[in-house]
Amino acid sequence: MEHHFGQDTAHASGSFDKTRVLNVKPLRTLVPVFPSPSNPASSSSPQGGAPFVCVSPSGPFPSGVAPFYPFFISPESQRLSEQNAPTSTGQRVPATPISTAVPINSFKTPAGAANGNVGSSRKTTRSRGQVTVTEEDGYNNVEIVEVDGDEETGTGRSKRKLQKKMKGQQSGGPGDIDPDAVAADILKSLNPMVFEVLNQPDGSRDSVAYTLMIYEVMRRKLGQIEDSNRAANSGAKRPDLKAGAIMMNKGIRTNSKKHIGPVSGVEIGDIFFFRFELCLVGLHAPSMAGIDYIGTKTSQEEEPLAVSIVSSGGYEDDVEDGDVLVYSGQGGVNRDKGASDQKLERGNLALENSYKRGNEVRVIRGLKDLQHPTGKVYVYDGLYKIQDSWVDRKTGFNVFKYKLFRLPGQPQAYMIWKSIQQWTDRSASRAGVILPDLTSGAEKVPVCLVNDVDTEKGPAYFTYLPNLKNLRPTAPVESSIGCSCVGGCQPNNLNCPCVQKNGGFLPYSSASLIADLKSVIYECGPSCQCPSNCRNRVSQVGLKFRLEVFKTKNKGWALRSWDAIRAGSFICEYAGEVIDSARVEEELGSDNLNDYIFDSTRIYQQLEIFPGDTEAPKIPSPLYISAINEGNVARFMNHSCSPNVLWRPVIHENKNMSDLHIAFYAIRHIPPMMELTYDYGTVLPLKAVHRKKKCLCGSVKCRGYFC
DNA sequence: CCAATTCAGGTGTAT
DNA sequence: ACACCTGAATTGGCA
Repeated sequence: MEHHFGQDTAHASGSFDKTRVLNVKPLRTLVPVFPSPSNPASSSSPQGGAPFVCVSPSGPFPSGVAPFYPFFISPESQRLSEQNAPTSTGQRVPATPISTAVPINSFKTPAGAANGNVGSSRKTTRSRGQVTVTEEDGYNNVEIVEVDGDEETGTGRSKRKLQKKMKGQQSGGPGDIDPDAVAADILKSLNPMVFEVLNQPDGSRDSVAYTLMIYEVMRRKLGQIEDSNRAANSGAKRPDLKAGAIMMNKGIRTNSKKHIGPVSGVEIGDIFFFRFELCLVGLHAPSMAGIDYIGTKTSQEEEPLAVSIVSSGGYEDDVEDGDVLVYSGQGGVNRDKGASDQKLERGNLALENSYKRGNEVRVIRGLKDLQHPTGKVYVYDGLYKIQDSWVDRKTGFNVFKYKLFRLPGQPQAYMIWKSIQQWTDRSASRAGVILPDLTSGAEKVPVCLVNDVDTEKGPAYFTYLPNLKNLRPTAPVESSIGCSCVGGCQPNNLNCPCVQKNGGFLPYSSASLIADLKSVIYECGPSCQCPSNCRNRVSQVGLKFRLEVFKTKNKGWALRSWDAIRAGSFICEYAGEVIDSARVEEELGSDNLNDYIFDSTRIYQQLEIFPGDTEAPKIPSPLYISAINEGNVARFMNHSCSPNVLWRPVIHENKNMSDLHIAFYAIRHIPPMMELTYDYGTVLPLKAVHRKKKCLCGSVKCRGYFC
């Protein structure tokens, strides 16, 4: 039985019966039909008509793929809101200390044992607070950190030492690359404006964003070099730590002065993927420890005070409950000697003091990263206060416990993650769902269509097309052959032609993140022998994030993701029909303005922190794509003057064709449910056919319009 | 008083 | 399994 969605769901505007849509059979069993251009139903679909046309499956339901339609619950039953908090609120947390509790003061370390002279009010000023790279005319003399590989110390602990070194002075051998020189090169390529921003005493949204972007670029570049076995001194085993150390030593960080309360430039809901990121933006200084506090030496206080905690879920009975958190103290674990009692000192003492004073504590929640099961996501969940503290003896040793509650009135952060989890496991439903998968199974993951702001029941009609459709005759570009990496291209295989085309490196990390934001990407293609799961085919494997198309209050339909997106992740390509420039003029000039044209020849200001990157990437030939009739999720991405997504040209190895695609990548970490936007660029000179549109991106850097 | 050293504290990735 | 890096506390050197 076929379902013609359009006919089934045609209703008078405003009286759309969602349940009829939702009662339809699982949409993953449907495939889109591609109507011929002469199909009158498609070209003259009425305003209240169906958004999509679907037919029944031509094949069996894919086995092994769990049906994914967690939204088949009547929309009115529940809404995402504060009152949707888990029903288990507080239940696992004893309101009073458990029976084995012992008065906490009896554990306090004797005064004077841990803290020396508390009278000292002097502040140690370190020379690390300033960015030093801008000094000394143009970075020729950059301070480099040398790690002194002192093997004689049995502890294996290396000593740090500062040492001046000329750029490019030393290299281990042919092909070797010095991580420090790479870092210096990255810093050199930065817009000097960045250092001005970073040198401000207080952080800002920009200083945080720049710090994280520089860290990310450095970390990925160092990882790429490490990956290719070309790192001199075989260091940089942990690119995250190496990049972090370089940033710290160069003073490329913000909010380096510890304080209680919000951190300027860091917003509730911001996400991080490495502990060092928390450190560099001033959210949580220790690179490992879970409790950050202001010590007695660095403040006028007589006792240490807590500023932030990271709840990593590492301690077993931290409860995970929206607004309440039970946090375990630190210590009590000895490398050589197993468990022991925790002591009321350092972080534990700081939390105890913050409890007594009623101070705010920043909370960062660590969660499993679903995309990268080995890694973690850290969600800044805002300010909490400590409500209770006690000592737990369940394990036979004293463990300090702190019960914290989230201050009311803060934007949702961790709760969003919990809600998405509930939609996923279907323990809660979603309001305003129109279609659980608007791609009708054309993508590997469903793309939800949702409107929880008004009664519009979907965007204007189009046909879902997952890939680029290029019907133009293609001229052969410079002759090239594909690779023969049968097991997939390896980063250390310099003989691989695909590695060579990318400048000697694979463009993607092992986590499929783009390593370098500044270049054209050469992926493997039809003329390569490597398998489809090759690391160099990232943009060809389709969507991996659970995206959704949603209605905004004032910008029409838009795109966002249920999953957190790491900076550098491939999001989607711009699918549609390749057209020529004459057709572009035609479409723009017609009464039916085509708002869905991608134009690679526009002027793009994509990454302000890299000044060499202000122009459109070098492309073999201009590319125009129209997605007005056929397209994928990319057609729903709105313009922003402060975008979180950018595009790169991606060339698939295909010896007889110029197989050019446009792929979108995350510029920064994007929390779930945040709108995805890219810069549409500008057309110069502006011709009559170009109609200016008022920009609604709301950014402080808004240019005012786009077209 | 300032500099150098020690120590606590897990994390991220590979095997 | 393994290699890590920061910041507070502590110790050492010097006035």
